[in-house]
Amino acid sequence: MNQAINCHGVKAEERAATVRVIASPSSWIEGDAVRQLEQTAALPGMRAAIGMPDLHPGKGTPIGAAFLCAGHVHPHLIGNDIGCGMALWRTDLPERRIRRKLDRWAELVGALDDPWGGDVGGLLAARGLARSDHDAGLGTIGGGNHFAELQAIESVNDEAALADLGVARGRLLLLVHSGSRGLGESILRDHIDRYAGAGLPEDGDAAARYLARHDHAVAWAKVNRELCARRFGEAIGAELEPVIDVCHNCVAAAPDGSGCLLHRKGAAPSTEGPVVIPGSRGTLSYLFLPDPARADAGWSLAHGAGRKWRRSGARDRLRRRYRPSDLETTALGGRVVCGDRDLLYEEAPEAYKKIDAVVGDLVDAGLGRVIATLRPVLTFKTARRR
DNA sequence: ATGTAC
Repeated sequence: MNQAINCHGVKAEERAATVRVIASPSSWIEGDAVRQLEQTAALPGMRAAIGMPDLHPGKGTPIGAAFLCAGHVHPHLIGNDIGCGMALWRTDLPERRIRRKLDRWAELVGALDDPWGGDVGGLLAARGLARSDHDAGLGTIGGGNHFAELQAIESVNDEAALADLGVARGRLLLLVHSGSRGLGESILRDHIDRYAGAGLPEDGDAAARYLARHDHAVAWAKVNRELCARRFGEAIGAELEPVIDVCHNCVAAAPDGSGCLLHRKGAAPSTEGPVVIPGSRGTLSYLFLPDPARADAGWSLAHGAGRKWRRSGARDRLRRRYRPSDLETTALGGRVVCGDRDLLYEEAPEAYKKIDAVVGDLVDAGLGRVIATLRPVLTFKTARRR
């Protein structure tokens, strides 16, 4: 048992499932989120429900958690955005070009609002994927907390680990946060229509059908992030090379061969090498090297800063404090392209917890170390005025 | 989160 792990008052006795929140006592975790974690721990087959330091309330199930489950698949734990994750690309753009090019880049990236004009079927076939009814969304970022962001390396803690990734100081990086768009949504909706959102016995046909569709959506989401990055690069005239792609909303066999299913809902994997843990558009993001052997943490990490305020609360508070134009530049000098006013407020830096505290909790729990920090340069959400 | 529900 790791001493750094604190359970925030969760009573673990007389419960089959372990409930744990990985956060220091000084890190604030919303009570509703912990209650949701406890409720999910009572689901059929549940062995462990582990909250990450970015844990916050979701629609019934909390976001920022890993769930180990024996004999059951729980589609509603994964949610509608099956396969959502983070992709990091390196670009050939020198950091010194920011000053001269930022205005132009901010205009050009609006092209990503339009559907991709390329050969969707051909791209999916080349990636070994079948067609679906939702392929028109391929190459679009979507809404909510999704974004594509140019970043500069701010500080480096581990030069060797950075070099292993092929990443060099002085060149900009591109981080894409997106998922399976309408495809994952349709898979969850179908599950809810048929089974009222209930867990599925793992050996049954329903689970097999869900898992097959889930795996398709996970692969589709990865291709989507790739296409979003390539379109972004094309729009601003950058060459791109892939660095990292990880999924934080998905279910797979637990890596210890126990036969348990590891559900991740807003939890990054610790078993696939370095990950990016993004802050908000107004704070640094962290390139993080996980310890891969932490079963007690559900082989998982925080997937971001985590919301501090609900969307409606963020709108209400921040509309009184800021004009929209105030939010189109950030404290770190970054530019924000978000024509959707509500979204501009909902995703403001103040709506998120402090990323340095979240990453600090991961480090204190011994879950890994920081390779480098990344500074936002240009955050694209949508250029469409709403 | 959603080519978004009412």
